[in-house]
Amino acid sequence: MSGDDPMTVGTGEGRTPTMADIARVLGISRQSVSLALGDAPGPSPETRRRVREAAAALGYHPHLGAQALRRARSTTLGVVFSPAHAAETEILDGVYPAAAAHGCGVVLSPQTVRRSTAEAVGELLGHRCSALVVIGSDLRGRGLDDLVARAGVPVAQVGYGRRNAAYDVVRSAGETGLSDVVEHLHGLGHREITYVHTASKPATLVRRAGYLAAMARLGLVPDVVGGRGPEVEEVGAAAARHLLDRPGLPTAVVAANDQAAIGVLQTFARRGVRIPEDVSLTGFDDAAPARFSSADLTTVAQDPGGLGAAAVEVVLARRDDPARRPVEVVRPTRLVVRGSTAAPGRTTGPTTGPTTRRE
Amino acid sequence: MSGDDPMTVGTGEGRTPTMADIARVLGISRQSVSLALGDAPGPSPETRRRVREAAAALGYHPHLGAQALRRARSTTLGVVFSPAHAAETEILDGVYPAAAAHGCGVVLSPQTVRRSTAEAVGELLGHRCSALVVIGSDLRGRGLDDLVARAGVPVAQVGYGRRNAAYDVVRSAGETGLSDVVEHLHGLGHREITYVHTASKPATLVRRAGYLAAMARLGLVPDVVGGRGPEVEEVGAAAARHLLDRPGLPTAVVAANDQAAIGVLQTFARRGVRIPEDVSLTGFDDAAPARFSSADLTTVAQDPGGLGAAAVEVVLARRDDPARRPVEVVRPTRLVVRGSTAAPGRTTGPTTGPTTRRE
DNA sequence: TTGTACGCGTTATCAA
DNA sequence: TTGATAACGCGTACAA
Repeated sequence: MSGDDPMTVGTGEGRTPTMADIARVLGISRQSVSLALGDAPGPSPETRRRVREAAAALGYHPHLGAQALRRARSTTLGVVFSPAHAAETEILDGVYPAAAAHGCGVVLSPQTVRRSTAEAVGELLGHRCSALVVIGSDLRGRGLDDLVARAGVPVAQVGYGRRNAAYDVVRSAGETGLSDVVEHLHGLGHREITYVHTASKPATLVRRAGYLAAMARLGLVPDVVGGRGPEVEEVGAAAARHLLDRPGLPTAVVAANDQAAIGVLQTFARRGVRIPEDVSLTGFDDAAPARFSSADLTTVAQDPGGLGAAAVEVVLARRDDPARRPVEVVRPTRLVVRGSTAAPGRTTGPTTGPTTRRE
Repeated sequence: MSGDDPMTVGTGEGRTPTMADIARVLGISRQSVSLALGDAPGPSPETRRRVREAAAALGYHPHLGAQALRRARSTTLGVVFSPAHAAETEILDGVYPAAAAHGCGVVLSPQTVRRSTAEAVGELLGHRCSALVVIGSDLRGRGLDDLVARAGVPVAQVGYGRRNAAYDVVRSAGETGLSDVVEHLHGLGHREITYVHTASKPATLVRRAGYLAAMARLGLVPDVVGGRGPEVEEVGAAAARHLLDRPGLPTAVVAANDQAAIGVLQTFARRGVRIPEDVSLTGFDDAAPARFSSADLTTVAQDPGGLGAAAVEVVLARRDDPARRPVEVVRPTRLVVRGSTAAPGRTTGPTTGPTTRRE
């Protein structure tokens, strides 16, 4: 009489099918359907097959909310990310397979200029995520500590973080990456190597430290220019203009990331400074801007997917064993030599150089 | 005796607090808490205040899964997006406020090289989203039609789509944007205007049509170069090399997007072609690469946030009134004149020009 | 103004 | 191998 009319069970128009619908169609119980779809012991292989087929035919999708509600421990992993930063979104590609390998679903929560990290984390808590991965948050120091404390679930931060914090840290070995760059340039014969710093992200602090350490080790005089700004490329462009206004140019410029290097490259190109004939130039990230041939940038490649996967591993390990202490995972980088670096030419001293071509 | 010991209700360590916890702390019923937090009529202002305070103190977050399960109609909006495309992620900034204005939560589902649109949509269906916004899918034509039919909920596609399709289409007026560019160049005195096409996204088809229409209207001979490739910048760089290898250069190059324009810019710079003295150059998008001053690119600005917000509006309108037919929303663009366009110089004909400086 | 009762779709614990 | 039953957290009639 009511909605149980067996004539209408076929497709259940207008309503998303449930396990009960599958069970009705096959003439078995809801519970068998649950066991069959969940790969739990019980149903016969034949039943399992028929259940799968019926689920596909009806367009069944498990109700994630109901699963989260019923399961003893949530199998959802929350991820906070910044859509604005291209390098970070590549990390997502590593998160999904790693989480799936642990039987975990993933819920994304974006953090933008208009949406704080706290807001993003709050939403993930609403989804009852059992662990959180924060990719390149704008928060630092105590701000993130407080957030982690309030979250009540294990947190891993990708990109940068303090050692021995309340959360896992997974990052690239920016210090050795920068050392590799400096040593590569030193091997080519460069002695005047300037570092373009961008304070855009905390990860660049590690890179600057690597530059300073390598310069000291080689007995060279460090020279750091740059600063902070909303547009990373613009920071690089401003640093390049500063270099052009100074007497003489260094023989090599090492940028904190590819975007800043692109800013340097374009400013130099407009002022007639040739790369690499007049100045060698390097970046860091090996993101899209550096990969296409017209930039042809020598840079340091990270493994974004590997960072994402590693973050999933460590944070789920702590979820499964709360006694574990947060760890720091440092992933190696790889120097990618392209056409923007070469042995220094004749124009090295603080003399004329091809500096002023037009304002 | 069991877990109801009133001495331990304070914070409920280790477990996420529920409405029942708040009710116990305040000595009221669980339902009053629900009414108070849901802004439903009933509880006194004083009760409402105490409930809010207790919720904040306990770190309460509503169980989104339970809400989705209980509510008659889901108040969740699903969004498919491509993390790899920077222009698309800016659209997200418009989606969240618009959805919130309708009392809707948002769930994100990324589509990448390793994660198909169908997979992404399936996950959103699992969250019981009552409407879907697809931002720049790789699917075209029947593929998307099938997906929409299977989804069973209204879908809006942002960026490009067929008219009178089974889904809403929200896109920028690329045809008029490109016409504006051509007319701007024509007004400066340009007559030889080449278009660099990139087949990267369907949206560029509309832009090419705008270029061809404007050229025909002005009585100019169209010239289209470019093609497809995985890296959009590289397509622009290859097109620029092609132009340099041909006898003579056009006086202006119009690129389908900023990334291709950057590729053209860098290739030209390396070969000694000055922008805008030798060739004027334009882009399309006004994304990050074009905004920083060293590129200084004349381009066409879209309103990504506006696109996202409009998509939310039209798709929720269809959710609320299923009798509505899908619509096409075309949002205006805005020409942004910067330093990469100027009146053509002396070197126009198919003569020498500053083409070959080094291979 | 507050409390009672019920069910959303699922998983888990039983007993048959 | 399968079927009954309970419960997860919340929203919503309806009664007090």
